[in-house]
Amino acid sequence: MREEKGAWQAAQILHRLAGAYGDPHWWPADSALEVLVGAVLTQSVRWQNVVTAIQRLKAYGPLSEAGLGQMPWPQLTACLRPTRFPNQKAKRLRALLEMIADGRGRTLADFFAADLDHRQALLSVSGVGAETADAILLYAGRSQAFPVDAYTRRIAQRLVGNVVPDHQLRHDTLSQVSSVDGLAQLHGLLVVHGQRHCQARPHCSGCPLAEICVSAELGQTA
DNA sequence: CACCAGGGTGGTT
DNA sequence: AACCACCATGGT
Repeated sequence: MREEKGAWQAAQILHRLAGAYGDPHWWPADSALEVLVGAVLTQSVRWQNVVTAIQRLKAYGPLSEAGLGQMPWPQLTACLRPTRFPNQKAKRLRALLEMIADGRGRTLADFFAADLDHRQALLSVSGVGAETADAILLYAGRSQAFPVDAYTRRIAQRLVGNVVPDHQLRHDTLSQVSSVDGLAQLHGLLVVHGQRHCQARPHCSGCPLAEICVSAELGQTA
C-alpha cells in the first residue's frame, strides 16, 4: 500500500487550529526569566505543578537571575518538589542560570542581546535539550524557534501517515511560519489540540484537522 | 489502586 | 543507532 506521504503543512495547521480554538495565549508569565524557569520545570510534568513551584519561588520575592542563583539548595529543592524531580531540576536550573550569568552577572536580556549562537549556548547546558532550548528561544527570547514536543510528533504522525523526524518538523515549520507570534501560537495550539485529539487511540470525530488527516478516513486503526 | 504528565541524560545492547 | 532506567510529585 502506497500512501501519498503528506507533508507537514504548518501554516495550514496553524490556520485550522486557530479557527477551532482561538489564540491559546500560550506560556503566560510575568517575565522572560519566568519563562526560562518554567521551561526547565515543565519537563515531563503537568503545567499546574510548575505553577505551584513558581509560586513557591516567588514567595521569596520577585524572580531575578541573582536571587535564583543564590537561593540555598534546601530551599530551592523544596520549591521545586511539585515538579517530580526536585534535585535534578534544581541542578539543571542552576546550570542554566550559570551559563546565562557567564561568570560576570550577565542578565537574561544581555544574553539574548549578545552576539552568539543562542541555541548552541542553551544546548551546551546539561539538562537543556532541543525542546527546552527552543521553548526558551521562542517564548523568552521572542526569536524564531519551534519546540517539537510529544504532541507535535504524535499529531504529525497522524496527519502525515508516518513518523516525521524532529529536525524536519522544526525546519519545515520555521520555513512555513515566519512570524514569532505565529510560531508561538502554533506550539500552544498543538498542545491544546493534542490534549483532546490524536491520543493513543484515534479520536477523529469533530477533529478540526480531520480533512487533512490521512488516518481520518481509516476509522479505527488497531 | 494504577496511570501518566508540555524531557533529558547516561548507561546498556 | 535504538532502547531503557532513572528522576521520585500530584491529579484523576
